[in-house]
Amino acid sequence: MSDNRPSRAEARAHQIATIKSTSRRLMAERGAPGLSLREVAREMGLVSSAIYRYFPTRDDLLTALIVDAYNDLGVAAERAVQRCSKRDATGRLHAAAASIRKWAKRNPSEYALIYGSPVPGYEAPEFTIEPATRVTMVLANIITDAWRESPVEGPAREASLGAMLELSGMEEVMPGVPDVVRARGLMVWTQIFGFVSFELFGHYRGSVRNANKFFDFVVDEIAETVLPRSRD
Amino acid sequence: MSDNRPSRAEARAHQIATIKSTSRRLMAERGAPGLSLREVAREMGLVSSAIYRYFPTRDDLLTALIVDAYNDLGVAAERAVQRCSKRDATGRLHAAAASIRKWAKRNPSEYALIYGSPVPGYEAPEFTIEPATRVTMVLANIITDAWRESPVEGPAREASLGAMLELSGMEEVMPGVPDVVRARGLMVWTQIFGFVSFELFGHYRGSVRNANKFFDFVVDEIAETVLPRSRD
DNA sequence: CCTATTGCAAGAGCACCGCTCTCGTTTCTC
DNA sequence: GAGAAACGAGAGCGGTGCTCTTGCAATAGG
Repeated sequence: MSDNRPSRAEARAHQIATIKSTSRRLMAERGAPGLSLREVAREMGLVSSAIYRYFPTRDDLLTALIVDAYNDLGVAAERAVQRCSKRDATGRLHAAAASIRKWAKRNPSEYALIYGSPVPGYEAPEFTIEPATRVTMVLANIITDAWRESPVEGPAREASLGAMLELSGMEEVMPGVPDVVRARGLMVWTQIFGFVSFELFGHYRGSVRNANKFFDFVVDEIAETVLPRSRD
Repeated sequence: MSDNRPSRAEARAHQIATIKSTSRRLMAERGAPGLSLREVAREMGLVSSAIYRYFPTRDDLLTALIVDAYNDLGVAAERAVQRCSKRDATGRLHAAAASIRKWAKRNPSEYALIYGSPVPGYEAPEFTIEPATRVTMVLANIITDAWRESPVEGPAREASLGAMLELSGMEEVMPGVPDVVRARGLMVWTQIFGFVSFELFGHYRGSVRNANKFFDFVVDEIAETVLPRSRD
């Protein structure tokens, strides 16, 4: 009964988790480029070479943190939207946008890690793509659902602009949504993350005094461009 | 007449210029976080400690590169706009946006330096603010000029939304422009740089096939939100 | 013109970094 | 129980930012 010593596999999982959480903490202080494997080891009471048993290189550790960050942001957005009535598309968009912004402000170093300047020479592995699309899917689904609900006339149903834009992969992602709206959906996505990046990276300093109100305004404006007009 | 030996001041200016250009070259290869003073010195045939005669710290060198980058981007945008007829506001906006995007693609590492993740702990000195506002001013002036030219009815001249948004410093910057348009001006600014960042940092991979056409579409869309409707 | 001051490059050195390798020890697997 | 695999410790390599000292060259003042 006294065999509560963790097995090798358990110990390994625990070490990996500790390394990642310690890295997140240190990254919050000195930023991603300042993250040091030696410091992580020191913090854990380990010798530096021991870390390499779990992450063969610094980039591998960063990749793991990137995947975690994408997933973390993804679930935050998913949960925020799920708390909203499926009929209130504008409300869902506001909830999603607000959750993204909130997550970014709560985890600035991780946001910078995934949406800031990529490290030159660092090529994101294949398996980081799927977690990365998670937030994007949340936004895309809000728009798609809104158009499925009321497939009436929407804003500007001009010709086949989408084909001209040569968007790819969007056909399956946003079925039943006009091409223009699909393109505007990309703009919504860009606007939200552009806003968050500008706010977090300090580019609004001097021009935006109340970021909360401005953010609400922005989401209102972009919502009108991608959601079908409510019948009045 | 044989005194073409450079004076001390000349030599110093030349060394500073060489250090900066060498740094830019190396930064293009390994990125800003990978920029190494020792490597710069090595490349110049200098011993590493000599660099500190010109830049007392690595951050000071980075600051100099940041200021140069802001100014470089600023003049690029200014020149692009000047080549356009002042009456064609949409054309001017397209020119400005295109020049920003072009500069970013030509100088990706410098773009990442000023619009990517800021280094935690690094506080941008006061004198970097003015060069930073240069591009922004170009965009703001396009909108302001357009409204000065035809101060007729524009899009959505609702109440004093601007006061609610608590934008600051915008009163002097965009005189005669409705508050809503001022706020949308910030959105235009955000959208352009959000687009360029997303494109440069690889977030559009998988969803945008022809970025050129999509960019034109985006600029068309945002132009409509901030420029007074042309009389028809 | 000669001297005192200043600017400069060189070199050694400090503490840090990512990463590799070896060496005992512990744990798992057959 | 024996062999294999995983693990932590430690030394070591070449790199980093940065400091300090030393000797020389260019400038400035008398």
